[in-house]
Amino acid sequence: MLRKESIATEIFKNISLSQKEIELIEPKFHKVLVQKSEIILNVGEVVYDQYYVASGCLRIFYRDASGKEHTVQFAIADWWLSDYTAFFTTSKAIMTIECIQPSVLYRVSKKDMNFLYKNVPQTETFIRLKLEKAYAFFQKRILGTLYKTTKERYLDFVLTYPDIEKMVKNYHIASYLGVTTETLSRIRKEIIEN
Amino acid sequence: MLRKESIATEIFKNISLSQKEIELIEPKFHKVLVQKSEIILNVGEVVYDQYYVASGCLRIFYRDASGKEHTVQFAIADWWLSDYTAFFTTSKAIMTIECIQPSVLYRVSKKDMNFLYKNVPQTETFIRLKLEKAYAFFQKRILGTLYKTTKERYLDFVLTYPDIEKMVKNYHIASYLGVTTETLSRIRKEIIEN
DNA sequence: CGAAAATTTGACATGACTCAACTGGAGTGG
DNA sequence: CCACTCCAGTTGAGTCATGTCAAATTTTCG
Repeated sequence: MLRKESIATEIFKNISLSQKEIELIEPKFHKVLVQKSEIILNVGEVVYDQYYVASGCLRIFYRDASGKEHTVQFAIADWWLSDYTAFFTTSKAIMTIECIQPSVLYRVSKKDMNFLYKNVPQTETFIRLKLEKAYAFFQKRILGTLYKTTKERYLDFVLTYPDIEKMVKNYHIASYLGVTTETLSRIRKEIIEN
Repeated sequence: MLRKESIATEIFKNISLSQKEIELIEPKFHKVLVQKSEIILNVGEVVYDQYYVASGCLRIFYRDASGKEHTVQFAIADWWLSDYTAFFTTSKAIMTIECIQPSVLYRVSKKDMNFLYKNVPQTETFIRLKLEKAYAFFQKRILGTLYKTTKERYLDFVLTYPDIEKMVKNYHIASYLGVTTETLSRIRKEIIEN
């Protein structure tokens, strides 16, 4: 068996796994193919699973009382995705996950993650490090909303995530930055003119 | 030795630890007493440590190019605190940690945390769960900035953290919400009048 | 090509910011 | 015990960034 073909080593990059450990991991991850505009999680559904994104692009958004959508996060290759607030507590989703580009995902349940944490301890360390990165990422984003102008935050986004920018609509970016499409349009115009 | 007096069992609440494990944990945590307005982390210092707050109140803030302070987080009893972006990568702090009320902290280094993760695996699970909570917390906060009015976010803050609200100045809250003290003052007036 | 979706533009409203002045309370020293 | 100072908080006036609503334009895609 070629190691290259193992989804376990693709997902848990840079950690060393024995053949036996790989065989524990493999059956827990289920390949899922999703098409553009497909919804893989609806508000109100109990969240048992999270997804590893092998390729494509998705977003998770919240729909407020007035019907406006607010994109909380995008996910591209090698990112993990779920309504984590609900996933961590196995409760009902308050957000929707929508597929933006044809994607290949690997679904894994919380139950199986806990099995892996217990039986392949490196996976828990791996996920802890992922969570640490997410922490730093979120803090940076919050800090950005506190002191940066919308123009700066837009440029940050475009420079930091050029791959995402190519795959999503401007109104997705606007809803991620927390501004209207009109405002984003004017900011883009301003940038082009200068 | 009374278990009640063990800082290990206070910090790692609800996880079962053998006497031997407690003895591994204890010496890694160093008690620190800090006074009001004392700075325990300055911008530019390499961040080797994080702190467990036993009592008191602190805040971590970022000072932008124009000199304005932006409070990223408060910390009260049973919270953990550091410039995590720098702590996770053992790099230089970009934020300042200031003591707001006389506090009792327990300092622990990243090196010692890694020792504990390895030798007392329950601690890694404990921290992973803390990180999951932090993830959910940050996501909720980001979502709030996307669709809630300042008034709503202020009320959320006061209702969610009454203990913090009692201990901090209004200008701290304003800098946490990302508005000026004047705006917060007007919002408070509006709330009182209605 | 033609319809639907996405983006841009214009006019006006609104919420928050800036700057400046003022109020009220806590602490200090004569 | 009062006068003084300092600090936090409030209030007012003017400005600016962003929102809203409506319409025009451009792009996408069957």
